[in-house]
Amino acid sequence: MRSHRCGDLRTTDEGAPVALCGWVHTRRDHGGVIFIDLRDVAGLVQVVFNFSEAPALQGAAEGLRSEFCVRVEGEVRRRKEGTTNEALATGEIEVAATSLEVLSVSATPPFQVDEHHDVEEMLRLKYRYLDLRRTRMQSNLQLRHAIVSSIRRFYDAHGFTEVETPMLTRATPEGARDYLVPARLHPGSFYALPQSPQLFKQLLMVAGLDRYYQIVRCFRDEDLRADRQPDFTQLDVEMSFVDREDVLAVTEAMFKQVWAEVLGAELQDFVRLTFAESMARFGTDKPDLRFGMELTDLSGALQQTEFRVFQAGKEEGGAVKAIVLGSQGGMPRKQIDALVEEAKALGAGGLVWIAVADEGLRSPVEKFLSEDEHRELPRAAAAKAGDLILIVADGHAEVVDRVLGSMRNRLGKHLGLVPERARADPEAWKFAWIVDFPWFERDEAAGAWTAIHHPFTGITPDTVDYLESAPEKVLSKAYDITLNGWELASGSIRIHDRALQERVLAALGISKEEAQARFGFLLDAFAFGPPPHGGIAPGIDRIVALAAGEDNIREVIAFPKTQSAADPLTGAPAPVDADQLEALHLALKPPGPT
RNA sequence: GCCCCAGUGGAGCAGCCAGGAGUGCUCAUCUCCCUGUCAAGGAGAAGGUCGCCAGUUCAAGUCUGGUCUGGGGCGCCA
Repeated sequence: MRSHRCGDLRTTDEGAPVALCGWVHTRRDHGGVIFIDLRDVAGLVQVVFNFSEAPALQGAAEGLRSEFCVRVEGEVRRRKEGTTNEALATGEIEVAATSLEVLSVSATPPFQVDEHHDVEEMLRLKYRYLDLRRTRMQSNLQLRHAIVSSIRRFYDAHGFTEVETPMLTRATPEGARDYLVPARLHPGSFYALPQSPQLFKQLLMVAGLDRYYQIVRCFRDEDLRADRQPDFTQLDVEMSFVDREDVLAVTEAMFKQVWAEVLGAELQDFVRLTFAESMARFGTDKPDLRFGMELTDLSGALQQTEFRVFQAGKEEGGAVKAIVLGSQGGMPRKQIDALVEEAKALGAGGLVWIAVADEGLRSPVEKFLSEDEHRELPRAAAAKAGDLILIVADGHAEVVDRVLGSMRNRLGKHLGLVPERARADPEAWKFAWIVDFPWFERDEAAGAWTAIHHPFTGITPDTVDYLESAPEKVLSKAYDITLNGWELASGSIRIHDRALQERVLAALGISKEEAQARFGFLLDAFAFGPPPHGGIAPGIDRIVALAAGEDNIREVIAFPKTQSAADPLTGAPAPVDADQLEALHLALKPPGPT
């Protein structure tokens, strides 16, 4: 039907007769001559209908409208001097049309298919097939394919076997809320869609697969964010006879290959941070390492403080920390007030700001500070004259970290501390391994210890003895990859010892009977010579979003859902017929207060 | 569950703080003109119960309350 793709034509094709198929991108009607930009998957090319050369085409060409699907025959011509278009890859040539066939007409599109307008996301999703015609979305999907393709090549070359695992599986009460599927053949019972293939991949290790990977959809029924969809794609990996360094090395090599092949960036070795160091320096376990502005601990300088707000930071478990905004001492009061509001919205009681000047400190709390503190505070915060210090104090250190960490990430970009860099520039990509996570975290509401990673995560040998006596001191064999402030991957060396696994479940407050009911199949499998094993699961959507420079994973998913987990295109979720409910042994309760 | 932002002809915005006739801008649509444009240009036209429901007021796009939808975040996400 066609001889070339529109966007591929170059001056080397000059004189060639071509047949092109594509969509009318724009139309410029000059009366005796009409130009259209014809668009296909490869790009745009200008087609000329010149009615003195091809008078037969006049009627059809005048009838062309945006997004008509057409076939054009013609000849590739070099454009005359002064009429070339540098903005187009095909801008040195054009196609002089000799025939025009309208393959299908288009209604007036609900929005313009171009890169120049930001359209309401709801509308984009409702007409996603039009939204996806845009260059940005086409290149995002192509980039996604290139990344996944490179990932598969890597694991294929390293002895991994891709194995599929069930989509209809068993609910796991731990962790996120499950999506449930009623079982027609088992009245009252439900399958769950997998939150991840975690248990299956461990079983594959027991089965002797040795090295497994899978690019797999996972499902979590939790509230959405810019980096979270109810169904999302993971690169799931598991390896036998490995320790942490083996998994880290293979995974890091994979990322290096993908970045080299797809983005042309030769990555340096990943930085490594312990969880404790990351929290102390950046207030988060997913730090953006593209700029400084690290958190500083002011508790030393404020030992003797009389100021009540700062005293909160000296309480057991509390903290008083600061970030310094370089040369922002003159920030307008209105903007500072906005920062204070932001801190409060993030859970801080307030935000103390201090502008450092040559002649001293300027701050609403200046009068509460002693002479020593006037001298020591800027020094402890590493601030110089002209800087603005932002201080948060709270009885809970995690509040201080969360607030300052979050403000740091936002302000870093807002203040232009993150330089624009080319994709191929290794400096654009600040990968880091975060290691030595605590195993447990305290669920204050339930008054219980819960797993930070998951219940099958290994424990470092030197902290395993704290399992029963001091769970807060237990460190896990878990590791994360972070990139530019995003968590990209999470994994661990697993427990392969049945006795230890049972001790861990006991520490989580899960009884033997309960454990047997929930994960008995895994514990049973561990009775049959399980190999030491471990793995990792990078998020494909996040990897692609970062690589594409998007700040939302919806931009790299063909058919994503809205924040309320709905799909405006298909109308999902939707009610079902009474017949269907009947077959599933389900009766609906009217919605209402419970 | 909570906080913040947004909703105005088909699309994107302004108008709202400080109430006075649906006012304006860019694009799209329709008609006409135009042979070198390229997000073409020129002339004209059509198109809106200002998300929805209440309230305040002589008068509401504008003020108040509620609600729905979309987006960002907190909680949640082993």
